[in-house]
Amino acid sequence: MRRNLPLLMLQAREHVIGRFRPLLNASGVTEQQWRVVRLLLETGPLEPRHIGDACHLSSPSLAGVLTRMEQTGWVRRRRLAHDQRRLLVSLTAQSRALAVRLAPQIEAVYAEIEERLGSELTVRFYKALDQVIERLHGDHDAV
Amino acid sequence: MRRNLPLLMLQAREHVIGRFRPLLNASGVTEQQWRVVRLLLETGPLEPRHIGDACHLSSPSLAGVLTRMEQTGWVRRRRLAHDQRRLLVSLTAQSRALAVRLAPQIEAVYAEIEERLGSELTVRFYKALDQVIERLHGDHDAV
DNA sequence: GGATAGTCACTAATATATTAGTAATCGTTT
DNA sequence: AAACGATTACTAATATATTAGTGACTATCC
Repeated sequence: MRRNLPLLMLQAREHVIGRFRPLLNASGVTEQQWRVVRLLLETGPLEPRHIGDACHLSSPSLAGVLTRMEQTGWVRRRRLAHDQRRLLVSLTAQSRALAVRLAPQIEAVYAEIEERLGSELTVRFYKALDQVIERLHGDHDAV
Repeated sequence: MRRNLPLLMLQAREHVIGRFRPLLNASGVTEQQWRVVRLLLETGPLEPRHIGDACHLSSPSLAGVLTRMEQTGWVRRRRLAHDQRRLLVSLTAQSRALAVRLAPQIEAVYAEIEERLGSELTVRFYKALDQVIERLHGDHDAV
């Protein structure tokens, strides 16, 4: 029987995210919430479906994530004037402050990971991931 | 800002698992349940904590997974005679039949994935995953 | 200009994930 | 033998994931 590739990828990912988790927990953000904050930091306000695409959050998951983030004060939601179906999600001063505070710690974890992997493996791993995504990105699912 | 490595790994994994999901759904097993079935097929009956380690399922998650699998008839649980704390989980005739039925379809998906990736990238990707796991596997988390 | 197909964010229901905590049991020490 | 610490599987509470389906709204077609 073959090796279990999805499991192998899950394990590898857990080793990586496991090093970030303590930082995020300490600030009261979940992994998914941080993905959203980080995205909006780079792009500015976005609509939910774009956030979902970029952060790989399904529409139902995102609905809950955004509701909780709004309650906590990380984001604001407002309707678009010209299309009442749509929303625009933007960061708050509070979440920007969070990002500023977390940035150096996140950076330190990346540095530690890369040090452990070594630059050769680091480059090779990113490249392999990109290629896997690219080559599996046909006809099947539209992720 | 750096590329989001955990997100990148999540996306890559989704492209892979996305090709298996339809098969599993059609048989009424979830991804996690299939991980358990597949493990027990190879090893024979195991105790929950060993299943959790191998399948990367936390104890609370596994408790629910096993309960549902027992209700559906995929597994059996029985207490160990010499240690009443412990359990032994084993497959049923039903889940073995499921595995026999799914095996060729799973194999076909692996073949398709490898064809898309090409043998060079396939080998390189598995190797990189193994190395990442190995090199991040210190002092931090005990996965 | 009204029927219609499509889009968008959402709810509902169930399965897992995560964190914290617990009852039962076991092994060992005293 | 009673006390102690460690282990095992579990429950509780909350956050997401997955699948299906829905109401509000738009754009387009006729």
